[in-house]
Amino acid sequence: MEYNPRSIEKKWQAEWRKKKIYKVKLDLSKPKYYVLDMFPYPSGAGLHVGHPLGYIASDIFSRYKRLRGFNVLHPMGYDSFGLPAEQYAIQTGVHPAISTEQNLNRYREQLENLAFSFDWSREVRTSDPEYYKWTQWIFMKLFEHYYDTAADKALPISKLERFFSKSGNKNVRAVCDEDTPIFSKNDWLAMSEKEQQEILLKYRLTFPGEAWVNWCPGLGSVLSNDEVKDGVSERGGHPVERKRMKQWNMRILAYADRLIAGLDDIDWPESLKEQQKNYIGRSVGASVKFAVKGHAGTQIEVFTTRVDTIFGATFLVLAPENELVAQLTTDTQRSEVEAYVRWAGSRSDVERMSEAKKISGTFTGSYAVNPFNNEKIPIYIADYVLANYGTGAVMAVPSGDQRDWNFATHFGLPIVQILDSQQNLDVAADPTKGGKYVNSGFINGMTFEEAEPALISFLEKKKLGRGKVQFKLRNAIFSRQRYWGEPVPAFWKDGVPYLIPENELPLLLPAVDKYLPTETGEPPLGRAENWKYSAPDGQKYEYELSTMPGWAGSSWYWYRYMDSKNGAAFASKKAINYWQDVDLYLGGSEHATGHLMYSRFWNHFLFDLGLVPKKEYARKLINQGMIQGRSNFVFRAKEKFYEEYLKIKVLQSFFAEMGVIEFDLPEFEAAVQYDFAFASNDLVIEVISKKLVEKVEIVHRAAEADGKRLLVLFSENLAAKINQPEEIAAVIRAALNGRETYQDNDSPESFEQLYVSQNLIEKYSPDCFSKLHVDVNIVESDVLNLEKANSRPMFDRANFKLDSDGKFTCSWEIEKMSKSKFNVVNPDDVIEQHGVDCFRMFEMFLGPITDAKPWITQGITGVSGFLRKFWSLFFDEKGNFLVSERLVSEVEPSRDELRVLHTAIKKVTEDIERFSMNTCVSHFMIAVNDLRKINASKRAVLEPLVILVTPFAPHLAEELWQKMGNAGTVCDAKWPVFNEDFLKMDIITYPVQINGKHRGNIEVPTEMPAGEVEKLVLEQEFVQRNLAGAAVKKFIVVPGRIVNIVI
RNA sequence: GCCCGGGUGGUGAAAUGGUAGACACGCAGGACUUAAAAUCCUGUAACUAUAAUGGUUGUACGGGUUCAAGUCCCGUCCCGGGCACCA
Repeated sequence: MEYNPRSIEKKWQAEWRKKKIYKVKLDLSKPKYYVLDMFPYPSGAGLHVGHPLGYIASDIFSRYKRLRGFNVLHPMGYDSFGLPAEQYAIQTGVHPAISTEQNLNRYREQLENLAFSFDWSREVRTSDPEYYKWTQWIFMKLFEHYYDTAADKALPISKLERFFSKSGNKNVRAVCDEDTPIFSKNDWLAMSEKEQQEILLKYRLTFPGEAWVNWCPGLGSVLSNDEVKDGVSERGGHPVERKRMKQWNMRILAYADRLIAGLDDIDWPESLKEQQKNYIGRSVGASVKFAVKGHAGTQIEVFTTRVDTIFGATFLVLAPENELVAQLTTDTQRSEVEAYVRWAGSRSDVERMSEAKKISGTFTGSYAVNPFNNEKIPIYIADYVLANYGTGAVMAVPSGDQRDWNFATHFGLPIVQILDSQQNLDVAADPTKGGKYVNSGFINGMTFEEAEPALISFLEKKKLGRGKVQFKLRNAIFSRQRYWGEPVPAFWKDGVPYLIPENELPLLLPAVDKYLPTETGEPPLGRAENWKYSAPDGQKYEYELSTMPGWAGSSWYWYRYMDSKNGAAFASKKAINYWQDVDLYLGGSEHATGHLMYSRFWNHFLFDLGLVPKKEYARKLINQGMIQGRSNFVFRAKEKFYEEYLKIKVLQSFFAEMGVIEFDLPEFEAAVQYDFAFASNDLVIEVISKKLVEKVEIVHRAAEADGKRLLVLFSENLAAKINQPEEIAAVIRAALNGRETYQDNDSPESFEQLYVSQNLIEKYSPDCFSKLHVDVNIVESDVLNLEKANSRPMFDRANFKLDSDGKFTCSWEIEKMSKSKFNVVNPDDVIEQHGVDCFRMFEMFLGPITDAKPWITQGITGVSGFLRKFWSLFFDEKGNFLVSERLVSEVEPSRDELRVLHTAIKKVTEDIERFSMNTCVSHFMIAVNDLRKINASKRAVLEPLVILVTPFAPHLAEELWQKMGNAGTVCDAKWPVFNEDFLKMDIITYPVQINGKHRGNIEVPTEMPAGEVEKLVLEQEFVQRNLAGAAVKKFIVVPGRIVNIVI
């Protein structure tokens, strides 16, 4: 009988659905295991080939754990609130719920086809009111709590109120806004309700407040830091500016230390932990207050990690946005300062970044006083000081800090040596802390260890400062001025927010006529008719008009899967107590500082409230690598630049005009979005780093030799570079006139360019390129040092060949691969041709799941062939099923057969446990090859093997399982037990080394003692020959391993 | 610049300090076939030698530890990722 994967797969998928075999129940008799995949945003493009990689690995693990007797929770759902659906709604008027539903159904279909063992009855959707009810509920809990630093946990606000009315806030140890006033019991009692509420907002874990935000006019909304990349929005690529706005905030800073400490308890990739630590950016130092000459009562507070260098502080620098700037500017400096502030404010983040090394700033005219030596030091403003870190002001120590040194050198400010170990202050700053202090008042002669505490206690005594811990992390902005998100369950009364009653949840998203801001600039919810809270007192109050950000719904969803239908709680206590936490979490590393930080934060909070049992919700996390498209000549588009819809269209027409590729838009979009590669008969290559510049030129030469055109796209920060077609045209003209092609210097800008060959320029008008908004350069062929380039490994990898006459050509494989229009291989085609089981195994076989890898289906025949061989083990040449009760089941398997089986059991079990799915597939192949050689067809060998392969190829396994006459599904079979005895060999082959060099092998009985092995080895002819009479200094036998003779 | 992770055949990759390159792709040769596809068999790190259980070199580069190093240590180069004026 022939192996026909598609018919088997369809049959079993229907059967499994019918029997609901993936339905999970709370079963106290079994140990639990929770495998979670990061749920997808259901985009219009559907699942791409990269998604399944993680899902397959987690599915294999889930099925494996199930076979090992665990009660496995392996759910799936959708992060279904989000911008694309809303943008689509703006364009088409279709309600986001409708388009989302459509996308979601498509996802469901694709996911089901891949035979994942998800329990769909537990599916969650963040945009479902029954779900976001609980997102809103958690929001309310955050509003109702503050962070108590004494208890080191969140406590109810009511407790704080009681405290205030008893003794004011002087002795309260709680996390609050910096500007919180100190008040007494009587002050508190004398406050109006509004005033009291305003005070409480300074403590609540979520609160509206003024903050510097990333405002994106293109999207009409604020964005979090991780939604902004290189000064433009991650989605859409619109420019983003800094703006001070009133926004809801999450006081994540209260948890900063715990978020760092918690990392020690979880098995997450080191690089990801490192990223989170960096993002939180904890630094320990001191804050120091400087008095200002002529401004009694005004103090400038600075934060420094090097208070020991304070005697070397020769000036202060404020951020241009610092509130004190206006006050401190003297009349003579006013026009200059104002001009500078205006200039600094007008610069986009992109500009700031690209000109980061340029020194700029101006003197305010005022002077501060160094509290340690009472010296008068000038106060400058400069944009190298950030407004939103620390206090937006620094004490500048040019001898110890390179940035201060640069500034001092530029403006001719003094540089004072403060440590006797410091060197070459004329050349650069020396930030080391060795040696003893000089020119440093009372710390002269001390070391760093002695000086620092002395200085801090001095500051504390004089009330001029204190030790302080500062974070890079900001409180998270929690509002978006958008429609398609969770409404904030709060209303405004007398200028302060109040929560709606809990029993009115969910606060449903109201209908609106358009998904755009109102004419007065309010968020879309401002369009909803009669959208007001009706208070018990008969009054109506405005609801909050902004909605929650994308990360709200994903910050707790793993609990909902535990008990997804619960109407009385986000999940029942019983369910949470049983499932506890996520044992294994799989997802992309791109969520390192977004979702994975916020969700940890919310989990710590829920833990404080006693609602969940673990501080950290995911014990082990694995980042699956991205699957990329690849070919040797590729055009690999970068999301950042091309994602924007319009630009895609421009590119489309651009390519069409050039006749490079014919394609339709959805395919192109999908390719671009997922970093797929495609190649054409023309040569297109992306340049991503400086080193590849050489390669480009090699390709260029090769291309010219072949009479082909070369197009190279540089894709970083392209959009912002040149916007005017005239400018582009000018650049092209300049290039044509023989301008230098590229500068191999440190300037990053030199890579953000489009390189095109001369004949391409000649063929197509410069306007054609101007649509791309990039620099254009002509590649000169003779710049290249061929020999040097040839020696580079990256050159070898690219498969370029150097002819004997010194001409470069492309190797044949490249041409062959370019036959198809795209290198994008649709997974559906693969499945249609080879089956789901093959697709699953092949994706695993590509390499370690954590590695990023290109999607090349060339090797799939290996896996496909393996499955057929596996299948054929069960049949004879005539197609009769061999493994049945009647035929061979009673025959005892041979030692060889058992050895093959148990080797496989051992290897596969070990490798699944360490997530080495690629080597599992190898072990299966070895086992099947070996069994074929010995014509094995005994039930006692093949049946356990079917169970082993079940997590990888469930359909195949189920079919064979049934054919063998088993009742029930193979998914509930028992994982075979490894027995060491079957691996024992009577004879063992020792490799024999002489001085570490392998000289031959010797077969000896396994049980032979080392002494006898030695004797036997020395008798061997090849040993004697190699010893050549030399005396044996040492004889090493590593039992079961190796023999080494030292002479 | 700083912090992580890497560098092994033509390719994807294996390798608790113990015969480097398992497994697979590709390629070459062969069998079957009118032919092709499919399938099966053999070979496949490089150089060298073919009478061998042949010899030499080889895991980015240079050193070191060890009986033994892809693996551990020190230094260098390169690639990838993250952060990037964080005081």
